[in-house]
Amino acid sequence: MGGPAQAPAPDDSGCPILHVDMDAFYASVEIRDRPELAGKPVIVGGLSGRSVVLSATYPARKFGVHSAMPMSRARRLCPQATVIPPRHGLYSSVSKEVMAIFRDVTPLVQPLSLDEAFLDVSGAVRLLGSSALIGERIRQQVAEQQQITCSVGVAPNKFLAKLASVQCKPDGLLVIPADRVLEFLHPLPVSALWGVGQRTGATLTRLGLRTVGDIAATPVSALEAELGPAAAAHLTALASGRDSREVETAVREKSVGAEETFDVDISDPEVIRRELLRLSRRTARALRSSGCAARTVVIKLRKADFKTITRSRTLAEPTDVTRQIYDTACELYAASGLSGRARLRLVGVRATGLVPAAAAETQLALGERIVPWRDAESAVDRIAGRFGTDAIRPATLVERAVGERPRPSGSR
DNA sequence: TCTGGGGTCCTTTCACCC
DNA sequence: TCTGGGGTGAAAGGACCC
Repeated sequence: MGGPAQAPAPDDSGCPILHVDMDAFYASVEIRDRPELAGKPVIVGGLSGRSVVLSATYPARKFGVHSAMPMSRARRLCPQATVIPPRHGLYSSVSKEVMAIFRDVTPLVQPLSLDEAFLDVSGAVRLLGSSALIGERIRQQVAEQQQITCSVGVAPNKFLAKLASVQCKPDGLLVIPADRVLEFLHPLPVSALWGVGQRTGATLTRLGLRTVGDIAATPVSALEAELGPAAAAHLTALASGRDSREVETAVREKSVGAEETFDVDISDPEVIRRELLRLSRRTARALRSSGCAARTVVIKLRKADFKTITRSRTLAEPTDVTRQIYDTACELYAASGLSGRARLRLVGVRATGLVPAAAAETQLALGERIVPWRDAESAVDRIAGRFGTDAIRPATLVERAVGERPRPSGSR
């Protein structure tokens, strides 16, 4: 006890799971450095014509601004907002410190992104008090140590904990007692359920299902016909408050990649290939830094009309080498039928089918030619680590001097 | 209004093998 | 020899999440 005076504490005895979510994370971190902006509309997002809102303070949200909204629209809705370009490195380091606060409470922490995590505090309550007290303690420490606020949901499982944190935002804490789950859950709109976005929401509306309670009262078979067996089972479980997923501390990544939207649509294959090289480098570097190699290379091409196609190829051996990823990406691009004809607004490179790099190396034991490439790229990683990622790069990625001829196309 | 970039997961289709 | 079916893995697309 001893906390601020409030209504009788809800029963959190069957609620071992916490969901902690930073409030307007990127924007809050920026305001730490510019306190004069506190309480004002602030938007974090890129400045180029095609960027979107990454984070907006609550005063900005009052004007209808929200994340993922095109910047052009956000600025129209709220012209007085201060727009700040993102500093991802900074958010990442603040995130690490916040996660460290969580791990002081329990080792069972599952980060979902830079700004949110699930915690299983069932082992900590004996030492630190009830789940809700632990949640308040975390909120207090984050505020003191990082000067930003967060919201905490306390519930019997992950799904409900997340719903709770959404409901009490910003700067709040909400317990969903185990014996009042349905009372809380059933009046909510179907869009509150994980996995219900625009498309599924429209399907459910068509079926006359508006609230979570409506879904709970619908036979699974009826949902299956419209949504498929997996989604039907998933929604039925959530709608009755069931979620058996555990808090996992070591989630293995399944793919890594990089993509980029051009400022203006591009059809020149030379420029596209140069972009593919840049993205292949980033992808390969990410693979090496996570100690993984990939079996499959995927490229993504988004046309001017926003239609997106992907093309993929599975390699004979897993790789973490830029050269191999780039060569494969170029071959896929050439075979896509879009090379040289379509105007593209985005290209992407992704590596999937990840295996530990150590396992991949043993398969290359027979003197494969790519080994020198790996050694060379590892050396480049070390230089980039010391002097920055632009300290060393392929000649094709150095801005061309006036009069210099483009690299001949099709040559490798 | 005009849509980023990082991902995960599911479904469908097809080839291939038995 | 032809046909069918199940299982599996790859490829492609799409919905969704933060």
